[in-house]
Amino acid sequence: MAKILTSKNGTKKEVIIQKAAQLFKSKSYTAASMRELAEALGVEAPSLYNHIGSKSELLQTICFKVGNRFTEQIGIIRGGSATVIAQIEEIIRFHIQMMLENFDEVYVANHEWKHLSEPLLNDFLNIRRNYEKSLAELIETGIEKNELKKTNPYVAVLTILSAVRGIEFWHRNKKNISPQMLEDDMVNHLLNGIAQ
Amino acid sequence: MAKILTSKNGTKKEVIIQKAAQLFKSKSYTAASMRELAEALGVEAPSLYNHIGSKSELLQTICFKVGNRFTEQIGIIRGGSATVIAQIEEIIRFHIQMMLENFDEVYVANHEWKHLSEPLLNDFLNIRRNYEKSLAELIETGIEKNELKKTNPYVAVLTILSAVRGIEFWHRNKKNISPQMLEDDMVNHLLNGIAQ
DNA sequence: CCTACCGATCGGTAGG
DNA sequence: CCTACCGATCGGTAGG
Repeated sequence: MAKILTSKNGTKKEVIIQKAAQLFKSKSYTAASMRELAEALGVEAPSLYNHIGSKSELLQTICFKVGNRFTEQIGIIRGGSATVIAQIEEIIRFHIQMMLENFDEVYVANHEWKHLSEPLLNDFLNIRRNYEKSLAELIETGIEKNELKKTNPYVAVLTILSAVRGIEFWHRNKKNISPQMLEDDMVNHLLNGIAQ
Repeated sequence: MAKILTSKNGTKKEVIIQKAAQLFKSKSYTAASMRELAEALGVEAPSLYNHIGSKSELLQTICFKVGNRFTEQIGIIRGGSATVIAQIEEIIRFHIQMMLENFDEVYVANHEWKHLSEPLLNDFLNIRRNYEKSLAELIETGIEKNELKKTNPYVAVLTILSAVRGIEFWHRNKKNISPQMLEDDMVNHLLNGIAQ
């Protein structure tokens, strides 16, 4: 009877994935049921399986889409000729923008990846490890070039990635902070600190 | 038949809570079953209910124990007479130590609180909001006293709390980073930045 | 796209 | 502390 709306939202499968990301984010992957997802889309649960293979396939699609997008972007940035500091700033800004523009999917990739099943779980962790390694190399280069203070690259990676990930706690319009100000303040904090 | 071991681990209830934190951390609250918890403790599932009221009670106990501990500590630190910078440093170090010493419970409080049911969910969020507010006030004081750069206090709180929370991704012995070095590097990064 | 339905698993209780 | 068991809900399939 009811049909999944697709107007300017891509294929039906894409619409399902988008709604799934929203649901997995607000209820967590395990607690979200396929019946709830179906209801949110206006159909009965079994109808979903005409478009998707399984619940876990939805999670996989979301996690790898996000992981691959970040990997692609750090390659583009590091392939450029900007200074190390400028590249780090670009990376931080990209993280913040991704978090603001693809909130549901980034949130799910950050929080629900542990419910991936092998061998995909291992693949996902490898994507993440390689990303962190690439960022650590960039920081090492910055230290060698004397653009950055001498510090442990892995702790710096941890600090930066954790900070930008925290944007998920930021609520729009709260305290009158614009996205631009959030970006500028956080970049400045991570690069220059807050001590006077 | 089997009995829950309590030797130097506190009461049986405390042993159950500790194992629950471990299980909720590795499998998530929803995916972890009471049967698994019972098995990890060497008893049958119904036996658990002689010591605890329900699964959700376990989550509540963990979340509020952690939340109250942090609230207590920031009160102690802010009640002292150290400079603002020294107090912020103390707070950062306390977060890192809590994450290292009470990993399972801190992790669960950070990740699984959303499965609390009302009105406890609201109580927990209030505890967290008040904590963030207290830290923001401290930062505002630091700016007024010219100890800190002029920056948005809420963004600074977000950056600091997110960074320390990220310690959960840090694996012991990895890359030969000692806890002391981790603490020092992260405090230095957040206070002074990494740019040369 | 639906109705009807399956086997598995869940949190928790009764009763001893 | 156990065995036995309950009603509810889950992901997914059959068949049209």
